Amino acid sequence: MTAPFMSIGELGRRTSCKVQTIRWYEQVGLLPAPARTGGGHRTYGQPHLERLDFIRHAREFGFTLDAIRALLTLSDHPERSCEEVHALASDHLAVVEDKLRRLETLRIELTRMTDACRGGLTGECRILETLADHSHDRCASPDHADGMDIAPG
Amino acid sequence: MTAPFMSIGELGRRTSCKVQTIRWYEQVGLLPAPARTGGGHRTYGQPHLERLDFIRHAREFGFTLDAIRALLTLSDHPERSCEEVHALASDHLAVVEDKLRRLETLRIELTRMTDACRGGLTGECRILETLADHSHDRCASPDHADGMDIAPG
DNA sequence: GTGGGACCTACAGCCACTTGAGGTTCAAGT
DNA sequence: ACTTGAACCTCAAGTGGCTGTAGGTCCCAC
Repeated sequence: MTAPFMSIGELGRRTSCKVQTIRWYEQVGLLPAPARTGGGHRTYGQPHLERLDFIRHAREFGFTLDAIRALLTLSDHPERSCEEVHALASDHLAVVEDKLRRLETLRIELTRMTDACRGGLTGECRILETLADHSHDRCASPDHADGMDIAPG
Repeated sequence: MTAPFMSIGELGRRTSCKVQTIRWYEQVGLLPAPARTGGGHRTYGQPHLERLDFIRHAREFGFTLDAIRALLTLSDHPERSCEEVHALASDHLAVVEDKLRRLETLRIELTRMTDACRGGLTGECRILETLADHSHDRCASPDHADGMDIAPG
């Protein structure tokens, strides 16, 4: 079924993860350093595959690497309460919901702005007017959003 | 009304922009280098204030600095067609709408995941199971989101 | 003249990678 | 045995949009 020893390239293919990213996960301590061939090439086994699958899936859910580190530690201790896991997940959900709210506000404002523009010259462009607007009157909320990075493709 | 010469600190106060950020905008060519006092301190006038206001407002709308650079160039030529301005804005709107869709998918999946967890031990935690899930069956879409940064606070 | 806040430059750090340079190893084919 | 050339290796720098720090200088009120 599964080869007991994989090259980094094959591991990458199986997990849809770039080779450089795998090396980087190793560097930051998410993935344990694997055995090497005589020539220095990394060789991976099933546990590495599973761990990397976990990491990639968690990244798709938008968890930060710090959160994933914590989740991996927790999953290494099956006898503990899963309270902390639940807390990590619901904290992350709250972050996502907050970003959604900010983005939705942004979408509304952007739509209003672009809809106001009916062509013509930049000198009388409503978009530029809105952006230059000193009074900020047309802007509903002052704070829209900040760090919005969610997950890798 | 407005002082003809402002220190960087005063400009920052009037635009709700940190002093370091102003210096950084100068460094990357968004704000023209201002005059200096004999001792080397920057002194700003009304045009700088307006330009920085434009930048900050555009950042609140989530435009990238590259897009803002383009918008500023366009607004420096009031006789041009505002077609390009409209294109920049609607491109950005499309990006925001795309991010919204991805985030909404993410929210649904995260909610489903956290709802599935009913406490207990990590060894039988549904959240960890979902993340470790080799088959990825429970995951509706494979690509959720990537760079999601929107605007500064 | 003195105190201290505001200013200056230059550089490191953040996140999660990505890209590039320059060199080595491996496996397949001859 | 030898030759390709793809895959691998390490190390360093770049991405975006700032933020923070260190170590020094300037300005203004007292």
